[in-house]
Amino acid sequence: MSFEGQPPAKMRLLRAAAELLANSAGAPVSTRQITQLAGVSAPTLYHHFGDKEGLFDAVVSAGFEEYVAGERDFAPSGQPLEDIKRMWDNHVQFGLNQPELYLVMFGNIRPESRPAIVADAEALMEEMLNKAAAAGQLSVQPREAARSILAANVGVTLMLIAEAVADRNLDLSTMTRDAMIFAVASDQAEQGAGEASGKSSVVVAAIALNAALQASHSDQLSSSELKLFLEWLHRISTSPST
Amino acid sequence: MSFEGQPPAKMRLLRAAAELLANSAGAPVSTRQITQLAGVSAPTLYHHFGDKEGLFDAVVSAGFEEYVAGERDFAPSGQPLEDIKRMWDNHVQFGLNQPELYLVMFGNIRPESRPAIVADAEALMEEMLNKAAAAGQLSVQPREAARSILAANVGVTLMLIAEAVADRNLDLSTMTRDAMIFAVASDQAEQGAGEASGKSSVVVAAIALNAALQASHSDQLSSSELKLFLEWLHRISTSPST
DNA sequence: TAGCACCTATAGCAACGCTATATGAACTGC
DNA sequence: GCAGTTCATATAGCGTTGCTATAGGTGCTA
Repeated sequence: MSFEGQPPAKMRLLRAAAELLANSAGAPVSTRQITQLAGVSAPTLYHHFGDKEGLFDAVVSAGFEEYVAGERDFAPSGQPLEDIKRMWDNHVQFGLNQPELYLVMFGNIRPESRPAIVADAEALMEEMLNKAAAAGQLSVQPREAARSILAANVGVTLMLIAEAVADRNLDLSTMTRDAMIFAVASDQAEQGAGEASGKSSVVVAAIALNAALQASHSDQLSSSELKLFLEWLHRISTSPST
Repeated sequence: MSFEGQPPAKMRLLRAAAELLANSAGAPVSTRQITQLAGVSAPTLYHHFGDKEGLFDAVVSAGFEEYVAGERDFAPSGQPLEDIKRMWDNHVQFGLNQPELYLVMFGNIRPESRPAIVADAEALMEEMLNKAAAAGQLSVQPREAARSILAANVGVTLMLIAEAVADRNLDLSTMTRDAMIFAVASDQAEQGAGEASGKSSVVVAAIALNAALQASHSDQLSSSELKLFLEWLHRISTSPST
């Protein structure tokens, strides 16, 4: 989070606010904490930022610039849909790296407060999707696709933030990401890659049987048999897709 | 939001908090406002709820029960994937009807505060997806599908809440919804014959898996394991129909 | 009637966001 | 070189916030 080029007190306030916010674990951060850490007095804050929300807006704004920079950073790969995947992953990583900032940016958005950030993020995504559309790889309007993908991206990131760090499973992100991209991609886009070709019918059937068994309490197998059976079933249904 | 059955002061506090929260437009709601509207004094609030957050938790909890009730309300249509669509739409509608409550529930979730709500919502979705899986309509694990769909559902709802009421476009929801459902649905999804044929879904699924295994030479199980597995599968699939 | 839980109220504390007012420093015009 | 203006910061304090120490009422059971 770079605040260079600001007058010293203003910059220190931004830094202090960002640091306290990042370490607050959700607890509210007071102006007194901020001004004390910044080594200035209360009115200085209000002179520079108007009010507390103005200061937080500035922090968010700096955070968003960092986010945008991250999104633009990698060179386009020539495969727009691959770039979208990286954009998605970058978004998730940003949220997980700075959860408090992310929650302020995307978790608390109200119509009257700051949809500007959302619009900017959408524009960023749309820009990338335009390239895909130009390459004939899109089956829906780039704008609609961008809104849809971003919404799912935000949802996934929030869910991951809500989870304890230990059991965060990025498969959720990967799966949702690929589902969304596949949905907006035109049919001829992915062939050859083989990646999106769907799972084998064995897996499908195993998943179905597993669900059916859970729901039915069949008594055809003893409990010990059932235990082993389910274990094998799980092994089959989580086999790497062929 | 029904608070019946509560002691009068407690109930009035819940009602007052819910009402003020709903009309607050994002502005913080003070305990003094709440207690005044409820016609009680400050300590009463703390006697019943511990602190302000406890009161809000109770409001959220009541709101969540309403949400769950809404999700369970409609009769299953026999087409699980259609039910999932209605579940999605119901989720979005709940969020748009009570945006402040929704933001507290899903916009501010931190690992240490309340992932319980998320887990419950996931369980609800998973329950419905199990039916789809039992009907052979799912190509991924119900749990993963539920997490993924719910994440996208939350993201879409938050984005719609963030938009001014005038330009809310529910196409975003419809499009994302169908993309997610399509992504988790298996290819042969629409046949629906399994349920109609009179056999239990366990048997149908076992038969399907048996057939698929015969055809595929999966190597997830050793040959001896596979032998026993197939025997059990046979026992299940020839069980007297329920 | 005594005792006991439960529920509620009076009064007030520390911390909060914010501001009226004032002081020093830096630049501007003449 | 110096008055005037503007910018940046500080002292002190206002009203409101979440919350509580303490105590008074109310309806039970014995």
